[in-house]
Amino acid sequence: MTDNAICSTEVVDYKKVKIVLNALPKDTDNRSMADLFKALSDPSRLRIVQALALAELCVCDLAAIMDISISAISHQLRLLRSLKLVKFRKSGKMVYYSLDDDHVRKITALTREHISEKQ
Amino acid sequence: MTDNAICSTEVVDYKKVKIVLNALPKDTDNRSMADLFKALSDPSRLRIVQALALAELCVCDLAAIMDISISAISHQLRLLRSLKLVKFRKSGKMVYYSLDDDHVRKITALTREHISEKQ
DNA sequence: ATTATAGTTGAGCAATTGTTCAAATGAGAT
DNA sequence: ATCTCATTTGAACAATTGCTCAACTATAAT
Repeated sequence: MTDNAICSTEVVDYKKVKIVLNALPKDTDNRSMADLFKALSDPSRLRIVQALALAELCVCDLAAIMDISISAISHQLRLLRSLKLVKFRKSGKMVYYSLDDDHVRKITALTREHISEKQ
Repeated sequence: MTDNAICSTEVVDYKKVKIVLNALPKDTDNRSMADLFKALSDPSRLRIVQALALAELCVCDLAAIMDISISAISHQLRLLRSLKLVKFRKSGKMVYYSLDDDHVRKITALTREHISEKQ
């Protein structure tokens, strides 16, 4: 079934390639998906997201949970905000952040499951 | 509820922080999760993964689907192999790759859904 | 044995990333 | 108005990334 693929940098199994190309997400969607994954691909950012999935927290609460500077946390929150993954609410000097995307909650939960199953 | 957080770089809402810290994945798991997301965070790699989720493909089939060099694809496959996300089978000169992780199939599907819902 | 082809690998490079530091903003307290 | 504190921002830097190129391996065909 696969062995009719003939490859010489010019000729390929066009039939199969065409089917796959058709089913694949468009380039812009692929990029959006990659952006979501990129947001979760940094340990600090992922930790922030998972913490905010559990509770509404201010920046200094987060600082107590993470071990990076408050400035670094703020930079990461800015990125997460730009992707609409977190929302915030101001109260005096404090800014309280929380998760703004239920899909992300599901995706991280599924991934956590996956990790624990793969020992 | 949240307003009992008192922040002065020393004092925080320890009770809530402790609860969150307890529910959060351990550092090694967090890292593994981030690694998985990182694998999916590059557009080329994500496209490869999604293509292999649809069909078993040789490197040159993939080259026809992607628009990067065969060498670049091979480098990416190597990384995906090291994370055990793809498997391969050799047949003569050809190497056929396919997805080796059903969780990843689910995770990408869920993410694709998410993207299409957020317009 | 020689040649051709599919794929892998390592070096090198530009681009991107995550952090810290220092300075700025903005709100409450004095 | 001044001071303090929570947070944000921009600059700068080291580290990491994804790519191309050239050289290499391995299998098949002649």
